[in-house]
Amino acid sequence: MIENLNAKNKDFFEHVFQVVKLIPSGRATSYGAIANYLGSSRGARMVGWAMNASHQFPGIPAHRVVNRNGLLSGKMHFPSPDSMQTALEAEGVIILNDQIQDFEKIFWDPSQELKLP
DNA sequence: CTAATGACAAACT
DNA sequence: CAGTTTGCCATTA
Repeated sequence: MIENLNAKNKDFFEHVFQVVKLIPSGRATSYGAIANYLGSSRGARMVGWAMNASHQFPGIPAHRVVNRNGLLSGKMHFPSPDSMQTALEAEGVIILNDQIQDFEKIFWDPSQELKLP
């Protein structure tokens, strides 16, 4: 249980959730991209950890977050392993062999789309 | 307090 | 070019 969420940790979580929630339908982003947007280029694992915690937060489309290869690395962590792929396909994302096709096409970079004015 | 793990990524061999 | 290893940051044992 994430009960010891200190303000410092929560901040990271909220940033991740904010970005993930802003991902448009039919698009996907990578852990590294989010981490980079948060300033932690090597914090991709923390993003993944945040995703693991996102299960207790509603409105977190974690199925739109995949690894840099477009592979549904976290599908196994969903309620149903196929839930992630199904959700993405429902949004028009083509998935083959648990991997997003044309990932660079649907890739949604927060640092590029949410770039500061 | 030290060691090991992880929904990753980049560097090295 | 492909496979292996290290690094990052935080959590858990």
